[in-house]
Amino acid sequence: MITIKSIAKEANVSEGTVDRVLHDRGGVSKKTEERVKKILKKHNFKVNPVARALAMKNKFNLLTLMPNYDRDNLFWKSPYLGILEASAEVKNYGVTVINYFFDQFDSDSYLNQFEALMDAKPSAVVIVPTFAKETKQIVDRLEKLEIPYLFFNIDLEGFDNISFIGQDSYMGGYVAGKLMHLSLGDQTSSLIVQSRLNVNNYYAISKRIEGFNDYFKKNKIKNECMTLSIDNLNDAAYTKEKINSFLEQHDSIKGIFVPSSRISTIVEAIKDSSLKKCQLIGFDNTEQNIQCLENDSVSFLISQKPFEQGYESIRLMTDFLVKHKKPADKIYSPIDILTKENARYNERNEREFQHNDN
Amino acid sequence: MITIKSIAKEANVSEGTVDRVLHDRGGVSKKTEERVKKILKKHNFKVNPVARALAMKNKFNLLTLMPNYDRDNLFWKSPYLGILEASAEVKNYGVTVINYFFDQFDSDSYLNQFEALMDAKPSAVVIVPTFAKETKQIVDRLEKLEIPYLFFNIDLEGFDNISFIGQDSYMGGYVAGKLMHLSLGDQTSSLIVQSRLNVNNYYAISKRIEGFNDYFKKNKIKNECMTLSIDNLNDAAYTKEKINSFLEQHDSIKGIFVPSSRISTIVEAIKDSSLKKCQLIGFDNTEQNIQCLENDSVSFLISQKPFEQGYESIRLMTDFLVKHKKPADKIYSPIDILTKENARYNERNEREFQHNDN
DNA sequence: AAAATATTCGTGTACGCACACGAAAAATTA
DNA sequence: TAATTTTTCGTGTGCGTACACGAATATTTT
Repeated sequence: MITIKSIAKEANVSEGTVDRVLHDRGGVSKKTEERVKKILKKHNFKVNPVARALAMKNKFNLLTLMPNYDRDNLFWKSPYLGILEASAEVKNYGVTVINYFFDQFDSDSYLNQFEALMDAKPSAVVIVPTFAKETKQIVDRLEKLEIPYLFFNIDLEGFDNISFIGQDSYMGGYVAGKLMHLSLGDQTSSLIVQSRLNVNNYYAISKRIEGFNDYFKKNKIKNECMTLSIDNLNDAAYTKEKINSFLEQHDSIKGIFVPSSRISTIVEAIKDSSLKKCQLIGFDNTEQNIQCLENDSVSFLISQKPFEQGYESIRLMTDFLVKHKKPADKIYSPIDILTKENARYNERNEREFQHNDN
Repeated sequence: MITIKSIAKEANVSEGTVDRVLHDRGGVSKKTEERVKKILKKHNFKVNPVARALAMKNKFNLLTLMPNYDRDNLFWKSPYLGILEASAEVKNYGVTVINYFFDQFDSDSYLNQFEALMDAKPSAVVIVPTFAKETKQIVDRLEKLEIPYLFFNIDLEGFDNISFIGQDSYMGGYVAGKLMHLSLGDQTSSLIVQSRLNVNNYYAISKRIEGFNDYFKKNKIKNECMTLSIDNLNDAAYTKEKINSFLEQHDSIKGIFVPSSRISTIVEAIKDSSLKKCQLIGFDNTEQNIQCLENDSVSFLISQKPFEQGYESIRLMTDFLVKHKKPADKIYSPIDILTKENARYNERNEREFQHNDN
């Protein structure tokens, strides 16, 4: 095994000197620096991250900024669990992870939580950049302090983030279109149900809709497609009234596409008779959504491995901090097609381990 | 942070003593052992695996026994890449991984490679238990030496393996049935194409067929289903002749189900006219198979994340060796539904990293 | 040329754990 | 009670790296 010590011996210098050239600490003459570097390259030396982690002990403060989850919006639970799992693993690498949560419908809480986060002196930050304009402010401050940051789940363009981890929204919608076509056959009509409150991650939602429509366009399939916007999905009575009256007026509708994670809310609102008549397709494997699959009210869900998104965000940022590995610019999550049958096999929210110590 | 040292101080003993009770090394009086254990539990002490790895340096020999891959059988490349990736990660934990490959059609090579493996004195073994009877012999010897072993991809029952990682074959076939139904509608007929040479992992194949048929039975859908067995899929001319003449004789066939990873072979054999008429569904995301998706000759592939299977096998066994974590008895892989559109998003054969060191 | 400063580099300690060696304490024997 | 054996436990070193401290060497100033 090639170690700093062995390199030092070969170069006729001390371990300290090798360390200095390895980390560009300066204080080494050109001549010896060259010599050491050559030997380093010759042996393709890589520092042992285990030893490094032990020696550096708790030097990194990895902070996250993401939406909280509640009964109505369970989606963000999965990435959080992924983050927790990864946190435990990277702890021994001297990386401490602390999570900051904001209300995904309130940009002020986004900024407030960011302030709290900055007070904690982050070494690196993982963000769900829910609000475009506010993210610009945030990022400016991070860049001024040279704090690396990574986006996950929402893909804002034009920033200097280390990487993005999440789904290709356009293609997600495109696949949804294909499934709708498959379920309904040629020549039919479907409805897209949106929430007006989704101004925040509007980018992803609109990309999905674009992909959905493009599937029919590109494959030259006739699909009369309507759109219904609902102001507040959390108001059950209102939603119910709105959607059912729409469906009654448009009897030809055979498919309903919900480009957000809220399809279970829609299912609860729709009358049974309409529900039986329609094929529903939505996004994300929240518990409620999966139950809709299982009781046959929803035909397909498109999922994106949210647990893995959280998990990988932490792992990648840790690798960046500890091993100086820069991940790819964009890492796309799978576009998983979930049905009643395969849904339960798709997601594992936690690795099921039994501890044997004691 | 709670360390062995802090535990030792609290218990008024030396670090060595704490180490002794931690690892049941003996040589500690009942009284002090109790005392130390109580303090250990009180703080929920867990050894720092990083420090442990550093101190133990290269103590574990993790050996794998799996089929090799070639041009005709590319399936086993993915798990191998997963194993390679994991190997690099666990190296610094003092785990050395060495792979032994056998010919999946030759049980003798299975046993021979196992002998070679045993000569290398394994600390633990990861096996693709391709041959049932021979695996019994192998396992007997492993158990005698108390060497832990883990199965992946093929789920042989009745053994004392640490865990199994792979797909639920029955449910994979079941989902294939559903997709076939979706593609063909009610009242149709389909063909199952098997290879006679698949005696080895016959178990998985037959389970898939069972699931496929059960989908139609359980949902009371009429599907006239025929079966065609082909002796040697590697003989292209023979396969061509056999399958095309069968299709001509049975003009009603609209769907073809290939419960192995060889659907691309079938595609090459079938005449274009028949190909256009039929919906094909197969298994596994080999490069050839994905190309068949992309040129529209295959409608769906069912995939099982083979890369992750290999990767996780090594990670889990490493956790077992290093951290004494015992994984769940069975860890089922996802049943991924691949189409032309989402296939390329599904699998990442390697984490795309750019090394920044030097 | 001596003194002062700047540059270059070696040494030592810590990180948390595993394990070998041998010392102290307890139990046994003479 | 002294000598011997056995049990119990403390000390020290190494794993590979990071980093602080200060020593040796080279360079500049007077």
